[in-house]
Amino acid sequence: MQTFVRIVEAGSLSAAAAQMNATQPTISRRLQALERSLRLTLLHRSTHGLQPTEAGARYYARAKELLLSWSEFESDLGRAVDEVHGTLRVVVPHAFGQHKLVGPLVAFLAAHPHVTVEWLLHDTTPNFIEEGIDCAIHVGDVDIPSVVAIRLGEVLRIVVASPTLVAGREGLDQPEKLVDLPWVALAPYYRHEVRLRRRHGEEYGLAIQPRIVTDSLYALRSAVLRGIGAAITSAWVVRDDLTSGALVQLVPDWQAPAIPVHLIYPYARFYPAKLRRFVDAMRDSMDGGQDFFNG
Amino acid sequence: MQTFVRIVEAGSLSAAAAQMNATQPTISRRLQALERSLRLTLLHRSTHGLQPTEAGARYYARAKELLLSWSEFESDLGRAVDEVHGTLRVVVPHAFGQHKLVGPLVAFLAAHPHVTVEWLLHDTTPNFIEEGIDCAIHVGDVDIPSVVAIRLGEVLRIVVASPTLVAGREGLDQPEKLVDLPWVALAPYYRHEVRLRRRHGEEYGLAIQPRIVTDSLYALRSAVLRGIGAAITSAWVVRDDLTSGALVQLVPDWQAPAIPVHLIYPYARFYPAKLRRFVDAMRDSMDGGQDFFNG
DNA sequence: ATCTGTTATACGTCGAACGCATGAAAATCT
DNA sequence: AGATTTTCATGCGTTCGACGTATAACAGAT
Repeated sequence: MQTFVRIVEAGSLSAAAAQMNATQPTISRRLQALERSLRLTLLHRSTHGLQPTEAGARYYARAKELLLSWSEFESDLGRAVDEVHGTLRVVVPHAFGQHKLVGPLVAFLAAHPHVTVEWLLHDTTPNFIEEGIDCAIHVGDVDIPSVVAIRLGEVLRIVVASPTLVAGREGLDQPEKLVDLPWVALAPYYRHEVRLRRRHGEEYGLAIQPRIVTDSLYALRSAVLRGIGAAITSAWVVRDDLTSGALVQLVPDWQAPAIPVHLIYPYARFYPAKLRRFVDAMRDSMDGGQDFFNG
Repeated sequence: MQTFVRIVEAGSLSAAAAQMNATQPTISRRLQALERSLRLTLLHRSTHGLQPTEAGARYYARAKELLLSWSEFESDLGRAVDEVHGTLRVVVPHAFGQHKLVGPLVAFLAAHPHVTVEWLLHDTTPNFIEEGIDCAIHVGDVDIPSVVAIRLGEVLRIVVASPTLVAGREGLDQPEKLVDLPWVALAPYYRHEVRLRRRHGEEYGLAIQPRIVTDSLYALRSAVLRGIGAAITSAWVVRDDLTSGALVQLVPDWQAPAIPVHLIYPYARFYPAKLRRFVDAMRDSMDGGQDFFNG
């Protein structure tokens, strides 16, 4: 079973053999034995390259997950229940992972000296099993099934621009006037349309033609600081810029819809202690979330 | 690992050896090898009887679950995704399992000729893993964690009594008058107090001294038919009795709080096809649930 | 005290799995 | 198109691990 997983990942019997310190015939025979015991073929083998059967693909996915979680479990077994150790692989968005979440991470590491964290900055939701990811921070609504999502809080989003850009313009506390401005857009969240909401209720939609579309909050901030255009951005990113006067907030009565932040991890019947603790630590650090993400 | 599970279940190495067509020394060595590979002891062994370590107990629970789900998975593997087969172990409450749910069960069996269903009538929530249960019907609120609960519907509950019991009594459309009646109680749901709710809103609580407390809806019905007392019962149980006149409904404007019915099964990352189909079939059969459970 | 049940150890045997060597087939390169 | 390289499958001899039998050690029950 381990052998099978290695074969699939290596892409050939020979490669798998090299990785496992075994000879190619051994690998071949193991695969045959497995297929014989299941009474079906898992891999279509041709002289060049392998191709998993539909059953083979299912087997691989499940076996991979099983092996990971089982070795996890075995190494947890001997420890006391409150003794946490091991390596935790966490995927976080670039923007949060660089600043906001470093504090909670450090606190977690201080509380659990035998835990190592792999802090992987990635903006897309990972494939937990294939990449061996324990959990991820997800910004936006969670529509992935078979995933546990724990709401950590939400980020407020406001409209900002540089003072030079708005100099000489009037009425920038009314959203209708925003159309005349050049814009910088943040790719997964908005491109050609902006929706704003007043304190309680009232909504306003606005079509824009962005000068730049980026997927990085920091690139967006840099562009806005240089006066390229206005933008909607998470409030915490530009907090210092607003106090220093490097940026000004437009239509301060209005906000873009807040985006929820979730901690997500795959369903399982057993979770390693380190993951349970990490979830607890994150939830405690945020505690409410409103202050944490926007303070 | 299989060996370990058998040892724990058999209670001794020798017994496990007999069950597995092996000799006792073999079992002993396997256990030692397992403990050596984990670098910890799983079982405290004395000359008479075994006792699992704390780690041993954890190992057993997980291994048991793993073996069950894995063999399940392997036998599913070869089939086409739409080909369902195997044995499904379902726990249902006595009252539902005998009548209401037989219809959907038969429909499910007709649609899936290669599935065998073990239909276990039991009123308490099972231990899914130890008993190898796939899913269960649960009446009442679900407060069990790590369980998927699918709401199938809810059962209406009304107050009934035999005509002889209420003969000569007046005002039995007002809940205050119910105090004077003798009562029959249904053990897990009410014993000494009943709560009633009027069509929209108004609630009324009522202390009773039951003549009989039973945990069987059918025993309750029989007792009520014989005029022992009044009772709160699921509407569908006494539907025919009400039309035939064998029973009469009291305070018809009032109902006891409806009880939700859920289909529950343990969280898992993969479910056998037969379970997915059963869940679908049940949901389809109920479809809304109001008519099904009370029609 | 004996007996009956338990688990651990010693030893000889057997077989499964391994590595080496080889064969067959197909894709790529020349 | 032929040569080459890479792939997976197979046959053979060997080795090492796991098994069964037999036995020891031990504890509780009779």
